Amino acid sequence: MERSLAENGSSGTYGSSEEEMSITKGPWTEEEDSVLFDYITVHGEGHWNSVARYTGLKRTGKSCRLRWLNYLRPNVRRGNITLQEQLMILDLHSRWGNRWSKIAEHLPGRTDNEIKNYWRTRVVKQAKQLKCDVNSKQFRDTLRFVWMPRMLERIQAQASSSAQAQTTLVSNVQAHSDPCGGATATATASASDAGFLSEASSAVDVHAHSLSDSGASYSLMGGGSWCSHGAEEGYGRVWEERNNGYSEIAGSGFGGVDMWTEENICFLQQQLADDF
DNA sequence: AAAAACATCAACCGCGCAATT
DNA sequence: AAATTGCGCGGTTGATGTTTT
Repeated sequence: MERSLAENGSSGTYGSSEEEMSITKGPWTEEEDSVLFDYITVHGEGHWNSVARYTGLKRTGKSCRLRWLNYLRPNVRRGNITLQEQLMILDLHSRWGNRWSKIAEHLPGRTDNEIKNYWRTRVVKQAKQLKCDVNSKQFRDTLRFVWMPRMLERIQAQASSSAQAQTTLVSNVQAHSDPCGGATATATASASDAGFLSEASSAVDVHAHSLSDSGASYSLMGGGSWCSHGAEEGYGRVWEERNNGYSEIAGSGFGGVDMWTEENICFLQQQLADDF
């Protein structure tokens, strides 16, 4: 509580003098959302620093931009990160590191902020719990050769149970045994880099066009269903409705599967122990 | 039932690069 | 050529909700 409030920090761009130098911070209200939404509907994106001037909003350009990108923008998706998405985040992060916006480009509707949050609240947290450095080779290898294949299994299981059982396609990246049992085949590098995700694609409908670092574009299953409606004439309220829709859909099947269960973590732990 | 500890996520900040003046 | 402004990124914080004690 020590800092914050007032504070201009950034340059005094707006206003010559102090006509209204009070800048609103914190959560956005529905009214503000509505004003911003209308402004962008008319003027388009960009020119963020003009928003306050035109609309009377007492927000910085930065704040407006962020609100638009992370919340108001049509088709933005929040919450219930699917297994496929989780897998993708892990995969892309393994090659690009903390390049959140770049990673986000490959996850339709997801924002860099959300991906970053996911990484910090799940992956980093997990590493900590295992007393690992997230960036250590040990941890990263384990993610890649143990965790991700395991995720893939889940995805495949999901896919075959939800659709009808088709393709058995148990890929060769299958390091399995009972949770926490011993005996785990260390699943060494049967998947070299681009290997196993593209393999997944056939089974799971994750279309990755050869995941070479250039441009991998995936289309996630289920993705189509949510992005279709809304968009045009919506104010904040419409938004909430839409979101509830998401949660419901996601909750009933595809999304929100939590990989970070005790069982799985236990398994991870085992692997780490082995490797060391 | 209340408090404390923890988890999540929206929003802020500073920095650096690019475009404009 | 230098200064100013705009923008986007990545790291971090804090309010709120949830779980544990």
